[in-house]
Amino acid sequence: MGRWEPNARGRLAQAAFALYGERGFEQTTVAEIAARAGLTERTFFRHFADKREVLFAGADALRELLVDTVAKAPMPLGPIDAAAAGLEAAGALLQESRELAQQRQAIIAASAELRERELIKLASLAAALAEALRQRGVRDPAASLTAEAGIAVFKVAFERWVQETNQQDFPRLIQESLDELKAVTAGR
Amino acid sequence: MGRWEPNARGRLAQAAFALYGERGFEQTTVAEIAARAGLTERTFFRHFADKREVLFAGADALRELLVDTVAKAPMPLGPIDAAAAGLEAAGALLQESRELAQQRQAIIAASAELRERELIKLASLAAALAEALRQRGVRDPAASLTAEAGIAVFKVAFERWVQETNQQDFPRLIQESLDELKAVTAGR
DNA sequence: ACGATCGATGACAGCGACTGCCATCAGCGT
DNA sequence: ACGCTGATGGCAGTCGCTGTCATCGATCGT
Repeated sequence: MGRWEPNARGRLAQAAFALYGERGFEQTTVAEIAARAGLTERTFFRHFADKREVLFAGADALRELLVDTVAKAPMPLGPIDAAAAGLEAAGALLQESRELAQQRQAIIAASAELRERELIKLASLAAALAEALRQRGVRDPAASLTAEAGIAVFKVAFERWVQETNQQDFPRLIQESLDELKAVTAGR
Repeated sequence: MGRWEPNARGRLAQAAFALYGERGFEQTTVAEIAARAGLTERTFFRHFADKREVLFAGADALRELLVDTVAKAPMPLGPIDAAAAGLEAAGALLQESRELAQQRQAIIAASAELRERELIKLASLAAALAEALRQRGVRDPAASLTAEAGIAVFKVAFERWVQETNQQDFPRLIQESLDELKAVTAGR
């Protein structure tokens, strides 16, 4: 048996998630989170860079999945379709824990600070996607543009997926949103 | 003659801009900014919501111009073209002070915190654009999608405009980027 | 088995962003 | 002249976050 209870990071994340949900992000102090996890404020900051980062711990895995899927997409696929494949894979991953994603999104939507953090995570996703496209031989500005547009599609589809009461298929929503974008850019 | 020197807000903004440029955003304290402007820290926060907001004072005017231009665009124009008209107008406004925009962008690029703030301003621009499109009768998700894609085009064009040494026409870059997006979404 | 080392944590001081509250004081209207 | 207003100063306080050092089981080498 260890000197400390195991999984400190997990306990901190769980405590933070619960408190953000109960009182809201701004009304929760890091000291309170740490106390609920049976730890100290200092230890919280050893596990998470800041108070917001707790909610975005899974972002790296999502980015890796996105990049890998784009890299492994069959070469005949054009830029948007390769991007779409990656985004659908990411969507499928999120879909595995829809309940959690909804609660998380409710917390984020209630705080401007958290929305800022979410946007920079999405921008990081866009940058990674653009790089993955460049690896496929797509040149700039097409690569950046496709990546940004892809993330835009993802954002819109995600919003719909989270809001809908009847449980829709997320990858399908991504596909539909992309089709809609294609229609709009084609001038209707 | 007034009790205080005039244009406190302007002096604060100028002092902040100069110090952010010299030492960087994180290495500058609000107390230093206030001191250079001949005021106190407390007064800084009466004029600006926070330390970052100084650099985004003009965002409201940009949004208004965007929305107005979209609203006044001739009705035969489809969603993307109406959006493009608005974005080009916004681009033209920024172009009036290219030097300033470049310095500002250099400061922002050097700070993660400032990049976050910039992204939420762009998101706010996207939301306003989507609303303006809805006012033109465009339905969701087409309105949101067009708005997000439009902002994506704007971001890419802005980046190119700021980086280029040879002074390019910003509205023209927006048009070119939009054409590129159209090509990509059409499957090349 | 024993001592050196390590790694996760606690304890504490300190900085800087931001807020609330009250005081100050020139100008302005009555 | 008098009181009100509005911009500012001053000050205390909270909270996010960091640097530093101490603590003490666990583990490794011998």
